[in-house]
Amino acid sequence: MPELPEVETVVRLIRPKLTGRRIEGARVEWARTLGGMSPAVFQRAVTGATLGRIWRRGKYMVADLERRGRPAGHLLGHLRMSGRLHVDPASIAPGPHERLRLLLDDGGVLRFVDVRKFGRFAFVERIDTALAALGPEPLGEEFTPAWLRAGLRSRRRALKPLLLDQTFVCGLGNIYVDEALHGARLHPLRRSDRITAPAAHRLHGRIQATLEEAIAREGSSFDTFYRTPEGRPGSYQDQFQVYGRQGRPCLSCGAPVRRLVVAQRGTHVCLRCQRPPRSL
DNA sequence: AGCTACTCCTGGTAGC
DNA sequence: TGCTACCAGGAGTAGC
Repeated sequence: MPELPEVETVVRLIRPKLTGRRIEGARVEWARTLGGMSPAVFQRAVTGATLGRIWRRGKYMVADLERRGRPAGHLLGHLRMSGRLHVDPASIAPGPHERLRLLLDDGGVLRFVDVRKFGRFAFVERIDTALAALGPEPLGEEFTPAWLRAGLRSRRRALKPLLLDQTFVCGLGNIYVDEALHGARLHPLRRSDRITAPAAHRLHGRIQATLEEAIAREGSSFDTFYRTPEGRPGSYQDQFQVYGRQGRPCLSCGAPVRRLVVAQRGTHVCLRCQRPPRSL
């Protein structure tokens, strides 16, 4: 599932192909991709606009639009489960799961391909409003060990659902939460306000290191969904310590990795490295 | 405040 | 082989 490292990879790779391009037209194959806006309104909003800065916030991709050099709204994309973005020549025929495409002035086409149709690719007037609820970037300046410790203490939630909550900290999903918690030797059901200062510090370090290494490896591809815009799989799946490794030995201690369900999500832990809370 | 359940979707797979 | 039933899961929402 695309999380921060996968989205960052996509943004970095499509940025040079999109920046400065003019949108000549839009074709919407699955209207719900637009998140409620009618295809006609969307087409009017984007056609003729020029793509400015291409950036990421959490798991969202943003393209600033301009008309005559002035701000003209934003494209806001989210890959959710199975979304893919790539830019290729218009001569290539659309594949079976193409939900939306933008025709560019250099003969290229930006394609949004999404098997499960959960992804979104919308036009928004105001990006600050659209992203207002998101917590800090886990690789940003605000996300310090002290911030994380204070944030954990101010809530009384199990660690995993809290870290998945995009209003707490944005960009983490099921894979990287499991990996970071294992790296920090913290059980996903530990209560956030009972985490010691050293453990919070450890968790902060593991969140950042996991995300940075995953970005360096262009994300994780363990099923048919995530690929880079060039069609390459990422390689961070080769570094997984627990995710998807249920029944196999923990790479730190050799105890079998277990699969639980926490917050309705498949959750992977080593119960020797990650001691369950006493309340369980 | 924070939990669970439900919705949106489809391809893959388990079970028969 | 071919059928059905079920599952994964990010985010939004409703209800408790």
